[in-house]
Amino acid sequence: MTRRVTLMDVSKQAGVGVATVSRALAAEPHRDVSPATRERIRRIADDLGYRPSLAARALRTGEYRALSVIVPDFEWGWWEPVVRSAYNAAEEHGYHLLVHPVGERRDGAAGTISALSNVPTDGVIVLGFSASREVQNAAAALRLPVVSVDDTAANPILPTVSVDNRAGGRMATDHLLSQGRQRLAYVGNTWAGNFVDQRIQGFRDAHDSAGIEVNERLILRCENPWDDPPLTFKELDELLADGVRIDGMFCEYDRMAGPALRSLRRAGLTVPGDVAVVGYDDEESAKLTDPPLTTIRQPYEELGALAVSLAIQAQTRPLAAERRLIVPTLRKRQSA
Amino acid sequence: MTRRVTLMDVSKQAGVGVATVSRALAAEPHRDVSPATRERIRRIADDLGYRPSLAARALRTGEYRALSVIVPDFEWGWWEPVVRSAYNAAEEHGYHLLVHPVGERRDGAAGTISALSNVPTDGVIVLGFSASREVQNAAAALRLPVVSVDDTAANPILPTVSVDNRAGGRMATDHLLSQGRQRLAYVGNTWAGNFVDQRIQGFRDAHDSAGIEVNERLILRCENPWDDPPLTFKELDELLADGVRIDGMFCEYDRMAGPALRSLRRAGLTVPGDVAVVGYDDEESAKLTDPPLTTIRQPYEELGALAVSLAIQAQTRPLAAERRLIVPTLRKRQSA
DNA sequence: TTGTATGCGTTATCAT
DNA sequence: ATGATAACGCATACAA
Repeated sequence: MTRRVTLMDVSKQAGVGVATVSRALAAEPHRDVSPATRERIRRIADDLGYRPSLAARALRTGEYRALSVIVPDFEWGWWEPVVRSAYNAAEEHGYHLLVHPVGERRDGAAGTISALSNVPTDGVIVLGFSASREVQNAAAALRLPVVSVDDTAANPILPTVSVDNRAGGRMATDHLLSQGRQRLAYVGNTWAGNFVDQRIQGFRDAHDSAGIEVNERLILRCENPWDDPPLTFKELDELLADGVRIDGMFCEYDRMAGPALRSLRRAGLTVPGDVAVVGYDDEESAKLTDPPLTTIRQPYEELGALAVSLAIQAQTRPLAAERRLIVPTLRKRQSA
Repeated sequence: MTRRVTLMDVSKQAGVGVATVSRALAAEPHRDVSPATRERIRRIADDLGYRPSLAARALRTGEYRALSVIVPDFEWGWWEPVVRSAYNAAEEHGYHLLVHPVGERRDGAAGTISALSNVPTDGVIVLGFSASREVQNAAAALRLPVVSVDDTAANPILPTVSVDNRAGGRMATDHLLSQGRQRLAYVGNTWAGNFVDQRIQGFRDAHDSAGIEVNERLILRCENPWDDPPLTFKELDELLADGVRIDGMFCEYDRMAGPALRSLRRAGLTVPGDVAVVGYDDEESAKLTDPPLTTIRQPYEELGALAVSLAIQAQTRPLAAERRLIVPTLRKRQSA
């Protein structure tokens, strides 16, 4: 293990002072260094295999030029495309992105943020958690600015980037109605929560605009333990067994579509022939259903990019605790 | 923005030297500090909201106590459970784990490693790439030790942790044969590669042991563009259309099971009644097929934990470029 | 345009 | 058991 190559080594080799080397090696050409020496020194540094010490640099400048993103630890990585776009956006700004899954820790996102005291980072982006007071406090304790993404709280206490779930719900429903479907079921989970309410609201909005009455009986809230999806939803099975006719279905999120499609198939209904089905999320499972699922695609890319942009802004000035809404899009496949 | 609290601040407040404070605040009780002062100083540091400067510490000690894991950037996160277990393992060793997806960069894993020159890290774990010479070089340039996981190269040039694919293939096939199934199809991709060969080899091993001849015509290599899985595999459709009878099927990996199950269903075959199906990986899609897929579960947890352990060992002494094999397990569901 | 010198906050060495 | 101090490698203010 040889000693590391430092600025001093390069300066000796080049016969100049360390300051000159530092300036010559700066990312953007320093105004106080001639192009000639800049080139010469960079060449020498390269030959010597010089690598700047991040520790020394950070100690000196007080910033790491890195952002941390806290992701939920489900095996299912809906958040992956968000991280990817955040990654690219960070890179464009000359920042690095560190990804921190929330483990089994009982203290969740807040605990994960607290653990960042041992991580060289300048800011935090929290994905998919209700931005509780705890998250805010944990970040404040570390003097790190926070931005949340897909924060489901009604009134954000942090700067946050969200999806317009109401618009999404409406979009999905409009798509069904525009095909002449009239008897639409809403297949949701028993969860309560803002984002659910908004998707349902969008479902109602679309009906209102079309002048069609919502049949309340067709709004299902099904038991669906997250960790072990059931083969079918008994609520839907019962509805179909009762002879209630439907010709369209909006699944609250893609993963409900698998069981729901099974129910339809077992009831002898074809998709999209008898029943058109639209999901929500456009995650991987949407490609795997039979038939592949028409769904509302979350604006993953925009979410990540905007979050990074905000987090970087927060480096210099405090950000308002506002919610920024992004409208999703329809991804058409074969189910509707 | 107030100035940060340093050791000096704490030392002044406590009326002791900075060295004493440093010792008192060390993770494990320092032998050269009385429990009394240790307690007193820790309390004061806490009151003042002292946070150690990672930069200063790293500059002084020369280590960040962090490992980087390079993950493939497929939306599908098969690697997620590996990362999770690596995360926990790292934490137990007092290390942090940084996750770096390989973006759209054309230079792949090696390029991502090169980008680590701006990341405070002590070692690299590479997931799911053939550990090419480029990876090795990129890491060497940064003076970072590398461990690879699931490296499919025939002869590893790095310390690597792998799954025993031959044992897995055999395990899957044994499960089918033990149910009295005799005419087994192997449904694989057109990819070549070590891991594929080994799964097929396991398939053959099991047949040999059972004294059953492998019908070469039943070994299918299907076109399957990764980005857009087909509804069915035409190779399988043709086989079934030709009236070839099968009663069991081993899918090279879980994601092939969706299309394969569709083919069977369309041919009027039931699963597992007429045909028992076993997959490989136990990733999320295995729970979503109809019926849920019996499959070979990759030892995700062991892979991550062992990789971290090796990477930490590599901090102190160079590791041999050996392959460590882990045997997978059978995860029984409804398809076989 | 370039060089010298200082300080960032910590840990380790050496005295006491 | 504790204190003073050097050193880690860099960026910058200031001097030349």
